[in-house]
Amino acid sequence: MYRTHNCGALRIEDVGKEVTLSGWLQASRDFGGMTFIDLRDRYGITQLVFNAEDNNELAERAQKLGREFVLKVEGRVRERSNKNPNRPTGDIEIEVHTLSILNESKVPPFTIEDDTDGGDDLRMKYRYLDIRRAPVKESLIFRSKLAIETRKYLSEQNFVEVETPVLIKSTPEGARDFVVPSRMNPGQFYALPQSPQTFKQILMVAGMDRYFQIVKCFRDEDLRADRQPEFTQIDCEMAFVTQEEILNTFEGLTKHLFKSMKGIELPDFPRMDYDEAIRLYGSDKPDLRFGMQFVELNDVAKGKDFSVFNNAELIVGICAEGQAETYSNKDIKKLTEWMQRPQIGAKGLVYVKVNADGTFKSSVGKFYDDADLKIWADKFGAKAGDMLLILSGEAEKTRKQLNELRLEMGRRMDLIQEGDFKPLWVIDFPLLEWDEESERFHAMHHPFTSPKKEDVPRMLTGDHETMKSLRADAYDLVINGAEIGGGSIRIHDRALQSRNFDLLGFSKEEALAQFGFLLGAFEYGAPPHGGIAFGFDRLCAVMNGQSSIRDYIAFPKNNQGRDMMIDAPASIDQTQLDELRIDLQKEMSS
RNA sequence: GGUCCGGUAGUUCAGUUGGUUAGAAUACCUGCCUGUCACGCAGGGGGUCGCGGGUUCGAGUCCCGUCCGGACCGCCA
Repeated sequence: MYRTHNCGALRIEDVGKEVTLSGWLQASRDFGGMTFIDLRDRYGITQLVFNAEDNNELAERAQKLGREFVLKVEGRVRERSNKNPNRPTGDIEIEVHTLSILNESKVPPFTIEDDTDGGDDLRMKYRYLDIRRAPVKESLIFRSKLAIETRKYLSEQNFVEVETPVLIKSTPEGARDFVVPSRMNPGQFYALPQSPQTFKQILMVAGMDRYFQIVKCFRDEDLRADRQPEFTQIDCEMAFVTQEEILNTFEGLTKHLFKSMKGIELPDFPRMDYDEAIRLYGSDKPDLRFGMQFVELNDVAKGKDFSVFNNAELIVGICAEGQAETYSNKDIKKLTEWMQRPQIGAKGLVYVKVNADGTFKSSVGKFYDDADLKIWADKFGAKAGDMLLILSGEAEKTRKQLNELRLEMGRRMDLIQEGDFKPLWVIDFPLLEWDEESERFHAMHHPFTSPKKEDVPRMLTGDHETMKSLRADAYDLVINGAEIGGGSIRIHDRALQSRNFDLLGFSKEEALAQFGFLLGAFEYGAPPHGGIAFGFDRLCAVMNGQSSIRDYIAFPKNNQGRDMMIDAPASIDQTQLDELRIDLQKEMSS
């Protein structure tokens, strides 16, 4: 037997027991005649003691053990003379009488501690050592429990988990597909699903009524700290529901997860329509952990000699409370340069400081007197000591830039409290989005999203501005500025779906070739339906206040889409290529 | 496709204006040490300064190219 207890189990009540423990050597402290060893497993750390006075041969063997050796010890639990209050097992130690080395270990390339000295790429290459560290281990355990709670809640709500295929068909809409060549069908390719979208809709037609799946999805796009090429969704769909019922159901799920995992009772989620989110925060995923809403100044800032503002489509700013004193001219210059970096691309930044005596100091003081600036300040509700930061230009771009500035100021001013969660439903998304590159509209959510009922008649008019103004029954769940979930009411009417494909520039033939199976299904009694998908990895990270999802994924890929541990992707044999009838381009095959 | 930052000991990093034998911490090895838990003390080993080229009397340092890593923009229905 390898163990009677784990390394986190023993307490003062166990004193006197004969136990067997197995684990890894975390650290050893050698005092010549006496050696302490910390033995670690998944559950904790227990101190072992070897005393030369009791057993000289054993103590000498203990001195020679290295970090991460795998040990099995038998011994007696005894109370410590010096207790360690920082550890659950700190009151006891094991007086070892039998020691076996189950396996030796090379010296690990980084320290196996909460605060490791290892860099990211090393940790990924030696992920099996990284996962021995408590923070990563705990993250994976969190993920496991979150999945269990999700299944528990949705099962109780009568949802059925159905697995959908991973080898499916490529479609031009949306993200780039990962493709898999078919050996039995030479020249043809499967695609890995970006989401089980069409399958879950088919399941609704099939009468499954309430479906969910915790499922891997794949997108062949460039990566970020919160974006992996393969990621996990809680994918859900319901039939015979309104948007209201879907929002309530999944608000319920989210509340349950926060309650069961974090002990946090979230209040009812506020809702904001897309237009308002853009107008007040310049983002469709506003972080509501702090205020600093946008205030527009078009009506009060135009008409003087400042041509930049006069020519601007939009003049909009935020109020940084109490920052007038904090920011010197040099600081503002630096902030302006930060805004002018190509990533953000602002042309400039106008500031207005509200002085203690009610006067103003501003970069545009030449053009506006104190009476003008007072009007601006009042629009913001600014007090003495506050600083307004104002951008102008083309509306969409300017809002986006100000969003970046707002988030940056929120961080700098320390407005974000750890452990604060601010969920929000953003609703009434536009149906369509203009794509400059392909010079056509594409679906903002996906091509199966239902337009709002009142907008259906306008779908026929075809005019550019009308198309832009169409709204969909589409919604996102945003928590702390991160998009956690998104979904929509789907089109279940074959004719409306065809019209939507028309709008998106699909020919009848293309639509049939791509989605004929779905259109076909819609002809056999498709019920009204809708759903949502949650980014599971991102939910894990956000619930723990992390911005990177990598620690919640056991074996993540790096920025280049590589798995550093197994070194994938990799070349394949000529034999395999031949079987698949694939010729590589010259520069590739070396 | 683009922008920015980085690559120096096993690891995390410092390295000034281009100038003697490239340092620190930690890890590792050896010795001492019987109550540590970041043990302590003494000693020791350890470097293709990512790679290639260039400038120079002289390059870790400057220039060009390239590879790798990270963050971001585009992209991600």
